[in-house]
Amino acid sequence: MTTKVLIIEDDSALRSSIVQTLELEDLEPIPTSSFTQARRSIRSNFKGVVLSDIKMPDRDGFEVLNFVRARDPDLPVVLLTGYSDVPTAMRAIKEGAYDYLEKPCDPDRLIDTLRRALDHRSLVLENRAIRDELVDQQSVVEGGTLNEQLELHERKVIEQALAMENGKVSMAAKRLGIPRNTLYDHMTRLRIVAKAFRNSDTGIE
Amino acid sequence: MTTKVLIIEDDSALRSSIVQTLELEDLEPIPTSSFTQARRSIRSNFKGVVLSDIKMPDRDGFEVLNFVRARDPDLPVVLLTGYSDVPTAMRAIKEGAYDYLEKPCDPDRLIDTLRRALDHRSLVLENRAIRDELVDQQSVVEGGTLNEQLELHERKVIEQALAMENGKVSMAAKRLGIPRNTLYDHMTRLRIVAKAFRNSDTGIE
DNA sequence: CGTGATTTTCCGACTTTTCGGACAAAAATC
DNA sequence: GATTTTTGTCCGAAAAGTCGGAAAATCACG
Repeated sequence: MTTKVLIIEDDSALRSSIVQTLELEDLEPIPTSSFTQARRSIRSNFKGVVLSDIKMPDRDGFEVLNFVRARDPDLPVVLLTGYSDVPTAMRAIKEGAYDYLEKPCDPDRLIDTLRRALDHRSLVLENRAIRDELVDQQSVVEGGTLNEQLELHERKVIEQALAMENGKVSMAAKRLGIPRNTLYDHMTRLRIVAKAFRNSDTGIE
Repeated sequence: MTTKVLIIEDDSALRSSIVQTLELEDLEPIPTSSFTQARRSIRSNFKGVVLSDIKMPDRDGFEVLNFVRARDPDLPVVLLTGYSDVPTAMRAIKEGAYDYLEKPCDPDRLIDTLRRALDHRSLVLENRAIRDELVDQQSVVEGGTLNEQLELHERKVIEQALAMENGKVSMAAKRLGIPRNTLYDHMTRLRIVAKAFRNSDTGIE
């Protein structure tokens, strides 16, 4: 689970109060006092979310929002708005903020909201990871002659069978559903030696 | 994107008000007036989220919550609580509710919250789908005769080559480094028809 | 509708693979 | 240390796969 929360808040009292609240909930606050300071932490693979004040001396909260969305559109940004400044809050959501909180904010509400944002972030990152793994596997199918590819796969299958049977050729042959001799033929062709697969307890290393 | 919202609300006035709000935002409300009525819609592959009142004549909102979590722990439930009934709301979150809303609720806030819940649901379902696909592919590497496995792989390689060449057998043969006739032999053996790979711009359909 | 290009099928000689049987060598069992 | 089992290699006939050539079917286009 991702638990980092990049805090951008110029009011140091409020900032440390937030830090304390998060730490009590086993989250990892990363406190900063300005956008400039926070910038370098904002990457597309950041394992957390952003919590930013909406009005700050140097930059506007919306700039933060745009910057983050440019780096990673699926990196949640939670904005802190002034009390009952609903119009601004609505605009924030429309521009892609994940959620907003009214300034003198209830700690429970803060935690809930951040938890949801972090949860969302976890899912997105997990999703990407699985996707990558998927394309890795699919790419097994490219380049080389048909025979080269088949030979490669054949080698893998045979070696796996041998490994599973601790290098016993006759057993592997049975597992592969072919006569012993045929498997020897294949192994000779592919220059596979059974000895290389013996003497391993698990059969898989 | 999943857009269904299963509404459980006994107050018919509020219910139709919610329905209207959701329809304006292109969501798909499924209005019900009781848990009993809603039950059958709650499945582990439900493509949406649940929005339930927390206090109802026949059953408690927490029962809804438990029932949903039993069917699918990743199916978000948003609860409607009475005005400023924070303790109950906190308990709801602790017991696994996705979020809560105070009863006379701002339509914008309602939509925001449901959007987040739906987003969460989409990610979870997508995640599951990708996971399934992944295990499918992995299982190619085990079980079955050597020849069955090789044939499976051969089929994949040939089909991919055909797909890349838009079903042109002679081109695919060149790509695979074998004579046309040989490829035809393989295709006949594997019952692959080239026509199936034509007339698609991407090569993948 | 004809003409040329392309796809598909069929043939047949040639090569490779399969697989049972045999056997010596190595390992395991008693 | 004798016996049984397993391993690795070789042989050879039957089966399967390869691939050039060619004819038939289909498509593409003016």
